[in-house]
Amino acid sequence: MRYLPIQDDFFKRNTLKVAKDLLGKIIVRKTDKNTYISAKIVEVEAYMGDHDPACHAYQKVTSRSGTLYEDGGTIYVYFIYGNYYCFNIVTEKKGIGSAVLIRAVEPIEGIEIMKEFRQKSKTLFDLTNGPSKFCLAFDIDKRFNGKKLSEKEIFISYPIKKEKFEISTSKRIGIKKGEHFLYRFFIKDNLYVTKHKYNFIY
DNA sequence: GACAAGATTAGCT
DNA sequence: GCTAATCTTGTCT
Repeated sequence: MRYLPIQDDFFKRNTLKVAKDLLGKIIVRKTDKNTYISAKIVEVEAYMGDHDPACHAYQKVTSRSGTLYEDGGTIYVYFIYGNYYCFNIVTEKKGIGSAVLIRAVEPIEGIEIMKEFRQKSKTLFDLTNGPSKFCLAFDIDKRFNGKKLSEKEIFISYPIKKEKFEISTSKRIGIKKGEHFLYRFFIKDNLYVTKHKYNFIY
């Protein structure tokens, strides 16, 4: 498969724009065996730096949130609930602390490899429909925290064939602070987004 | 050092 | 729809 990697400048922009623009793009993972896993991004959430109560960078730099203050195009991976990882792409310029969380993707390439990593999945639809399910399927863990997309171990590509779709908006999922902000974006009617009551808020 | 919270998931009712 | 599992991180002492 052919890829058209996105340059760093794409990520050094307004976080909400980057979040919406990431929908429909392809996320690619190079495996140890030099094969590729890829998927279309169908659901994201924006975390707005030190003004957003839900963001890990809220009002402080800690050992964990340090990565969030790096330049746009940096990878931020953190561990949660004793079991799971979440994958974010840092946005804006250095020192802002914003990022976009990848919540769900639609598998394209390397589906058998993803199934190996995601033992618990039963169908193609629950393979990558959740932030930590995606990390499992793509074999993403803390090793990637602080790395750059430009290193090309994991990177974002423009789709070869551009499709049209509508973007839906809702509250973010699973947070208590800053919950009223409509910072979750997903491709309307896509079958690979997380199933949730918030899908009916527009 | 101790302690509580957490950007989730799977499994059960 | 509800909840246990599980441990890192941040905060306070």
